[in-house]
Amino acid sequence: MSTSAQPLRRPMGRPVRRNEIRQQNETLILQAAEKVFAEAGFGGATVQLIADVAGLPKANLLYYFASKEDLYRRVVRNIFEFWLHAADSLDNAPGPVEGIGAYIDAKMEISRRHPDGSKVWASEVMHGAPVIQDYLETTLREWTTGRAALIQRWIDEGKMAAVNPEHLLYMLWATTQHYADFGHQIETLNGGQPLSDTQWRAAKESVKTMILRGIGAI
Amino acid sequence: MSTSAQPLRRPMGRPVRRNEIRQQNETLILQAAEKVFAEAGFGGATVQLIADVAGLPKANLLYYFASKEDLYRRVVRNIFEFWLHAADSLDNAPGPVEGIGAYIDAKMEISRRHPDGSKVWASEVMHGAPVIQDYLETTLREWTTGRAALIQRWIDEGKMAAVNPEHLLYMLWATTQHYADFGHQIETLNGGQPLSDTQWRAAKESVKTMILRGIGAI
DNA sequence: TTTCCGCTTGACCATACGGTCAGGAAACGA
DNA sequence: TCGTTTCCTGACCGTATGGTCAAGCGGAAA
Repeated sequence: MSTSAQPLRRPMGRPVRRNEIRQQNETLILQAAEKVFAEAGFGGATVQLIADVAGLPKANLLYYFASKEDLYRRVVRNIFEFWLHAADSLDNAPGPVEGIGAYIDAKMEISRRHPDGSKVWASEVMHGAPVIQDYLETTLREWTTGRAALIQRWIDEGKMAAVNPEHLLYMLWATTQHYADFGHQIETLNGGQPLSDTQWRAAKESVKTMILRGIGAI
Repeated sequence: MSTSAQPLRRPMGRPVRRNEIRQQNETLILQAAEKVFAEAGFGGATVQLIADVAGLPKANLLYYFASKEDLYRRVVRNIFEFWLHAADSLDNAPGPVEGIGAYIDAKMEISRRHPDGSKVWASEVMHGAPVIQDYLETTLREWTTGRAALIQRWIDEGKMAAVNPEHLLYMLWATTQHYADFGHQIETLNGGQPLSDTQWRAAKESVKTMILRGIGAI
């Protein structure tokens, strides 16, 4: 486990007003948990380590969250909501070039800024979605159906080639998330260095160009 | 953990010749381990469960493999070798349509037939490649450099558009492995049913068409 | 000042886990 | 047949983990 034990430490001047304490500690713990779950997986993570990263005693953490599983559940659901919101880029776009282009930009930015969340999500799904299954069957299914219909509309309007909308969505998810989930591999192949600003721009452009051309939109 | 405790059971008529016993039990254990590690991650997997799946007492498993970590190491390295071999499809191809087309076919077939291996690999890399780092830095780096050069050659020969070879490789890996690593999500979105033969064919064709068109090869 | 109630925490507990070991069974070579 | 090597396994052990608890702390409301 490479996570430094340096506590994240409470944001500067600590407001001690009762209401804020709960709010503040919960987000502190959730951040620490996301990091540790991403690095070690659910099974490999320990409550003690999460507490260390959050800079709190373990018993205090378990005062806010009833159990490790409860905490994990909260982390996963937060990520899910976050992603769903970030996906609005697809809507309200006149066509695939703008819509899918913006979606790729947004997803790549998330992979860059929140790789931990992406990893936790990937881990959850890979292990059969034990805690998020209901969301997959309801919210995600609706979301997917809606966007597939949108893509189909674009196809019918002659704005892009007749590709299978579902498989296009899978390709979008796969390609963009790869930069987070397999970031370590990419970093290693990049000479051990994280992608630079320039390289991230190039990555975004590569992905956008290949996919937009791949669906006959440019 | 959904893994049934039904032992994989020794392949029919047990040849009890000494030489074969070791060989046979080792592969039996490795298969069970791949399955359990894929479903639970390294941290979530237990030696006891692997032993149950293999249909052997825990102590017997630890007779063949010195430790859980040792067993995991063997599993990961096996997968790595397997994949590297399967990637020869790219070579000896006259151009991107044949080479990359065959590579996508091969990778999709692996995702379909060996999803567990893919998941273990993804998990390993996501957690920072603790046991396979040296291979990433040597074998994988060389492999990648070589194939990037091959792709560059095709570009220079005007057989495809001038895309960034590395990012093309990432897209190939991401898209094909997605069907294994996120198979559960895809299955859920498919009405809870695994992809049928027909659907797998459609998936392959979708991926091939989008990517080959995306790189200007068709 | 007193009371209340949410916050904090060190000490503690039961369990599950990875790993060991000693002794027996089974195959092999002579 | 006998000795040797490999295979097999129940019982056991130390440790780490998730979780509990009871006692204290400190704003805030009366």
